[in-house]
Amino acid sequence: MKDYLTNLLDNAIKELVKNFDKNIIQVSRPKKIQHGDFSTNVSLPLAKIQKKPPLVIADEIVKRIPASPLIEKVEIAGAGYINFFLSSEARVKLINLILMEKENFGKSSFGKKQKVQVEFVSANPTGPLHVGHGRGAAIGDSIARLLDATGWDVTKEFYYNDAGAQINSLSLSVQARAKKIGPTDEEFPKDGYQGEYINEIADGFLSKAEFNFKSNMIRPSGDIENLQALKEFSVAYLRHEQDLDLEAFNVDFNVFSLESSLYKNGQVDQIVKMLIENGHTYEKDDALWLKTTSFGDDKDRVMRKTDGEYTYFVPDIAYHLDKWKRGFKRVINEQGADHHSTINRVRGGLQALNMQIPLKWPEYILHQMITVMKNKKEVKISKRAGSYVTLRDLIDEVGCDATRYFLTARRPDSQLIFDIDLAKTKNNENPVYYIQYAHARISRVLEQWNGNKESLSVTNGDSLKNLSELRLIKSISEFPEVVFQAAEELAPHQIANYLKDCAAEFHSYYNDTKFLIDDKNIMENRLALIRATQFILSNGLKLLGISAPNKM
RNA sequence: CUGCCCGUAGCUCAGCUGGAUAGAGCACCAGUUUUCUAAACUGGGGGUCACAGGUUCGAUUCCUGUCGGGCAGGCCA
Repeated sequence: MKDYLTNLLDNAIKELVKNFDKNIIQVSRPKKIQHGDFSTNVSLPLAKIQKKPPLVIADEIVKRIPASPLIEKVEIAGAGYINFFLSSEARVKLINLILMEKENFGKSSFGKKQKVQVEFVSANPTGPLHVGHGRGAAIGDSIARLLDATGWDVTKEFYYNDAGAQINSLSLSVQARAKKIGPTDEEFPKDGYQGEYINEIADGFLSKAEFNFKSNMIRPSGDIENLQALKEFSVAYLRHEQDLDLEAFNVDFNVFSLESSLYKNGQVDQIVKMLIENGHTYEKDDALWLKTTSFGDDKDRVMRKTDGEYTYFVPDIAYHLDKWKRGFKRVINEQGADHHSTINRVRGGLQALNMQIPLKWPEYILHQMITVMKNKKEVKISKRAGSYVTLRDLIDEVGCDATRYFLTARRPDSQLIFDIDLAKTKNNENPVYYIQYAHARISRVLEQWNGNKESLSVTNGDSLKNLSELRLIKSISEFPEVVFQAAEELAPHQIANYLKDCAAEFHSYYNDTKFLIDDKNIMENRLALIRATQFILSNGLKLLGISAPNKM
């Protein structure tokens, strides 16, 4: 419809102005219903070029717009806005299209089945997932869903830093605990992990507790002097825990990549060799440095430490080269903003490989920190993890749906306050329930009507012309545009906001109009409208990984 | 000190590729149920869009600076 109007305007303006940039025609959705279904301010910029008052230009444009069965009227308003009001025929078509396309309504094929990889969470297997990972999981997963809905071929991927200093520290911490050495004791490893979960791992290892992980039985030996065995068990144990958390959070992945395998299969050595050969490295202070300053970093970075180990970003570069070789021309990395300094290193390293990888590849979405509040006080500690609030704590306390909603409903780059008390309320203070309740209400009405839902369609557009109906129809008609834009901007919070508005329009409608009435024709037209609304709500909730209950 | 993000109603936040009197929810005040779930709806008050300049016919939106908050700047990840 937008394109249709843009073309009408383009043709009209062509008659008035010889050369003009078609891009100045912007058709938008006015905020207020009085301003119609679509609107353009094109006469304002044209006024400048033509040196005529915008109202005069608007008038000339409107005169040249041909009659259309989809447009009821075209109005000039304000300083020179041209507002389009759609006809009831256009509304009938829209509702019936939704009823036909059902769960596919809102999807598109803009992505042309191109491959895109979304990497998110990528937590180190050194502890349970925390709220920050939860935000990453909710945002990353919703971005993947949005890209899928707009026609991309999406691969969701999780990368484990299961090598390096942290993992050694983890195994030493578990070993200490197995020997009954606590964090307060002298012998406890410096900078060791102190959470209660370390004890659980140690207990599991000592008691030889078996568990199934990725269809392998994990069988701990119980030999606490075997640090390698202890390490493997600890990592498997924590990855298993993280999997359970993600499952409870309705998030899954297509591919899990391991840092350790990049060492094993020689990919790390290979890129180090390439970087040296390409002349982007130098030795200093017994360490090997990468000249990241050549690629926009503010200082060079050590890539091989004096102890001979590589720093974390070396396997990171190898990993991203691997992504590139796997054919992902587009990669989106969702991660916490506290890691933003890796961007320059990874991109710089990739440039130094001289592989013609684009400068801005991969793309990054960074989310800011979260403050968890309960009883108006900040919560900082979890029983199990010690120094941070776990994702599991939140899911157990407020549920998956509410947790996902609150973690995606805000722009990633704003710091968010997660109010546990608010997320727990089951009334109008809580937007999750507000949206779900709209969906459930529709289910109940259709249930009580007890007719054949599949047969519903709008047969008489003129029966849907109350203000609340027009507002609701306008809202649901915007859904495909909202999905497209949210996918384009990698901004799932736009879906959350939209759903709240759409649900509000429905609740208003519900309150001032009765559906189950004697007039069969009007009733069925209304039911068709609310069933279409139900598809919009459930399709939108699905994009956020939130359930759409039929009863509450 | 340097870089990145943020600063919009009492609170939590949208809006920001410049454009119609700046929006929502909560909180506050006043109402709505013999009717499909009141987990809802209707109405009202509440804003120098941190501050100061600049660009523009027009700036909450773009640019510069200041102030305030967060995060980075380790041979940690």
